[in-house]
Amino acid sequence: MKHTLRMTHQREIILAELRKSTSHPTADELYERIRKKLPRISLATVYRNLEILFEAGVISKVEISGRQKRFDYDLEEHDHIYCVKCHRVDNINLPKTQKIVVRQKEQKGYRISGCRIEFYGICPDCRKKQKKELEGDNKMGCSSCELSDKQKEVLEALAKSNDPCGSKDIASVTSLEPKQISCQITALKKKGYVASPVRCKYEITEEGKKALD
Amino acid sequence: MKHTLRMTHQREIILAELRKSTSHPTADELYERIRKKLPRISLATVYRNLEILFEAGVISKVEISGRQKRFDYDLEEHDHIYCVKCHRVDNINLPKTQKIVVRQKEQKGYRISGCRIEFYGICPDCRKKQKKELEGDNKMGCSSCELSDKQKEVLEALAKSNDPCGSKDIASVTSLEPKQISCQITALKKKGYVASPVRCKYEITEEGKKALD
DNA sequence: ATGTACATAGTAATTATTATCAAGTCAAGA
DNA sequence: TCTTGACTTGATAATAATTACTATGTACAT
Ligand SMILES: [Mn+2]
Ligand SMILES: [Mn+2]
Ligand SMILES: [Zn+2]
Ligand SMILES: [Zn+2]
Repeated sequence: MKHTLRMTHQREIILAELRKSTSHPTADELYERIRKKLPRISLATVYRNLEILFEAGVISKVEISGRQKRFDYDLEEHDHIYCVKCHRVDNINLPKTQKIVVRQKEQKGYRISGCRIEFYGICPDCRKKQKKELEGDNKMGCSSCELSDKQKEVLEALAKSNDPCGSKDIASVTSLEPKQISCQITALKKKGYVASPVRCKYEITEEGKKALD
Repeated sequence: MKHTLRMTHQREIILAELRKSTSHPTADELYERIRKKLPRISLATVYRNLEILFEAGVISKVEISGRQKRFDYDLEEHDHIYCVKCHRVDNINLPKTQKIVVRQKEQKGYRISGCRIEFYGICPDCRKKQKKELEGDNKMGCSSCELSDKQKEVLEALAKSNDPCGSKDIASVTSLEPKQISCQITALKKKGYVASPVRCKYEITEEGKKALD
């Protein structure tokens, strides 16, 4: 079927960039790096070539559970560990005594062709961050995304009040119907912009004030 | 944060359906089954609850590399094997001698929290299919997807001719420019609808004729 | 009984990847 | 040298899986 695998400029650069990396980059991480040298390259070209190079046995693929595919210049069989927080992937060395020998070639009627071992945990960087958060008691919402118009309205209402408010208080100073308030409050709490000092009373957090600027 | 986990009807049904399954179903597989009992349930509800039940430690998740998440009612720690052809997932029993002991709690600064072992291979069903294909010498293109308008035009042109045609011949009886022909031919060959008996001459295959109906 | 927190259905948005296609490049052969 | 076709690319559309949003609905503690 395929006779020749041309070594195009794009392909060379992709391969070179992967060789330089020790971080098991994803297709789009590589794309961002390569763009600096080949500003006109397409993301599809990066995906396409990584797949072709993998099929040709030139590079290897690291399929870490249920997320982006990562690529590895290293063809030697080895295992990986990834961070459940930031999804970074590193090599890991298993002592020989722990290596699994796939002696059984069949089980449950399967013809077994391989085995993947992956460890997971929290990487050094994320451990540091965790410690800081604990010290600072800074529970900074994970997703500090943009506010919707309604969320903004509720948050502004809370900002104006000096005491914790119930949802009726909020309804009276906004254009929103009482029914809709709790939805918005829930979303705002998730983002860490609103806290509930006592049941059914809400107040704006420092984070929330910052978000309004 | 979360005080109560309500047991709604939807949640009950989802849990019951998962308990019945031994197949590590995906969210949408469960959705299809549950629809029969709760026709108004939303796919988002299934996703949401599977995630909530997993977070609550009631069920477990099987994240097989780079594909759909699957769920498991079985909370015991055990390993899996999956089919690279049809993506089916089964439990696998490792002899104790092969179990990895995560004795080292740290490596490369990681705080290790676990390890996943997954085998892969070809399941009994797919092995049978493979054999049949080999016998019948039926190389049926893998992706027998729909034809684009241009592909259809080229294929119809080939169908009318009794002898193999070059791309000029095709261009003369279609609305397509000569340049575009080769692209379409390539795609059609991939699908197994066109064959090249001699260099630069093409003819329609039996598969191709079927595809035109 | 009521008010609040939690849930749901329906839908939009997002993320990661693959497919399509016109146009470009290249190398082998007439 | 000219043609031809295989291979490749960039741009963009399409797909697949999952998550986010929001109005509305419901369970449950008081
Ligand atoms: Mn590696
Ligand atoms: Mn299982
Ligand atoms: Zn990390
Ligand atoms: Zn299979």
